[in-house]
Amino acid sequence: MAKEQGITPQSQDFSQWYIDVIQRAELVDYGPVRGTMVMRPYGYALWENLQRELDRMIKETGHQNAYFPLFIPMSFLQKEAEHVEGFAPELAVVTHAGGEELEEPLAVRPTSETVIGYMWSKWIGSWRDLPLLMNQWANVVRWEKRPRPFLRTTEFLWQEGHTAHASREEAEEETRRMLGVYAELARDYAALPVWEGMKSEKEKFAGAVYTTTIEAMMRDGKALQAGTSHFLGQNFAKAFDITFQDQDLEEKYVWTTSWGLSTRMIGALIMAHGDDQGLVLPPKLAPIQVVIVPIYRKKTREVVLEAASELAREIRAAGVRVHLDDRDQYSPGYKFNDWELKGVPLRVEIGPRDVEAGHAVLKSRLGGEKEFIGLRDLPGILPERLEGFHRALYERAQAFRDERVERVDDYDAFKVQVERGFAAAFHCGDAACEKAIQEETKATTRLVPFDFPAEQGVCVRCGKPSAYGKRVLFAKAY
RNA sequence: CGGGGCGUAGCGCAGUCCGGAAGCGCGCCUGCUUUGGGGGCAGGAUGUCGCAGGUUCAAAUCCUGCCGCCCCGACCA
Repeated sequence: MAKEQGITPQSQDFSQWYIDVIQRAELVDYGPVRGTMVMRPYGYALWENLQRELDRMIKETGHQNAYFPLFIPMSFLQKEAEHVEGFAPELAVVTHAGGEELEEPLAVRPTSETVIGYMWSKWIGSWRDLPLLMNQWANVVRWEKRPRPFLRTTEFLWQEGHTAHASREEAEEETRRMLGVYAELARDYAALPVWEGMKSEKEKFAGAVYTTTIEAMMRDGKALQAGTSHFLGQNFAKAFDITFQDQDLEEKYVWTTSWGLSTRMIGALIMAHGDDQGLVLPPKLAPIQVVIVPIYRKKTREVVLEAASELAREIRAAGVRVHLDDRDQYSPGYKFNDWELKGVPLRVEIGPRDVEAGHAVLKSRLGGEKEFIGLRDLPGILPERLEGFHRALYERAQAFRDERVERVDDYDAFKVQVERGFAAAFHCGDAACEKAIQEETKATTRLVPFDFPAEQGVCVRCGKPSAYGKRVLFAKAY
């Protein structure tokens, strides 16, 4: 009864639950340098699945992958005033290399707008070169004060899309299109309902005209920004002199966008779906969708393992990621707990009695009764069961989210609400007022949702007229 | 960067106050037994007590300095 292996319950300490679960499930371990993490094979497989789907979606929307260098001359970052101001405090800078001090220090990229802008100024000359639609999968480094695995690591993996367009309208459409791709990824693959909307001036990307975001709710009621898409206007075009000659013979600056989604998304789905037993992984991203736990004694070992192997082959042939846990040294009970901790959506148990009867036991990570399913039918029904699992997971997350969003018009009610979830309130749009709200309540504006209805009102804190023509979502955020 | 905590076996920790043989649980290895919700018994392996210096007959323990990590906060496209 080695029950001390248990993880901290969410209700007791959500933060500790998160740390426990990601380590015990072998997703990650801490690296030797502060704020770094090692993605272990199970965690990396999750990222690879997410990456595969997103990469496909990015290509389907017309973008091509490329790769730009890790090192960026310091002077590049200084060319866009707002950009350098935003990123300077968190830069890692190389001052020595090849045994010598460098003439010009090199920044390890915190994001690649600058180096891409530099290259594009060379590549873009004509309106025929536009739109230029690129993406890169890369690691970036941001020396944040307070790292947390997946949510804010010193080095992280992401994709960053960068596009250049001949017109403002086209660039704005692109900004919005890619945010939609992120929302789709969250919804259809991570089973994560998200709000899409606009960041406030205070929360936008350093160097952007405006930033759009998808925002998700974690099981402690806090918000997590799961992906962002920025309309950069001509800010970087002007800083890096990215111009083209248009059909009207005029020399013009391009309009650019950038958009990114990182390993933070993994943190989001862990904190949105997990429970006190451990992870609950969305089937479309789960490294293992179905685990088979064979149950046998010495005398029945061979016959059970043979039937289980055959079953695994057939399930694999049905296009399902299946794993047969044939580890001899662990009891079935241990394995049940182990795979629940690791968030595998469906479990199949097969023992001597089942082999005899020609069926197996099916159990969902979301609970419910054990079912007996004929061995011949099982491979065929698993894909639809996984679909059903996805839907149930999404609906559960949505129900949780809906229950924790309230419209509030009173500052006292506001303070209460942001302790348990999101507050939909009016705001004056003034950055100083926004800052005061953060200091007084720890909550920040998360976004102005696109799909909130037009509505007039006064700022929940200062009483001045609303700046957005609709309500804004406030929450405490990771 | 401010506040707090911790560095002792792979992991979690006790031992430090009051100096005197380096321990416990889990894990790991071997064997037997068990296996339908984290089995049992027996045997076994594993240490730069964060680092450096000092005091002492003797230091995980006392003194000085340094380093690292974690948590809370400020910060965080």
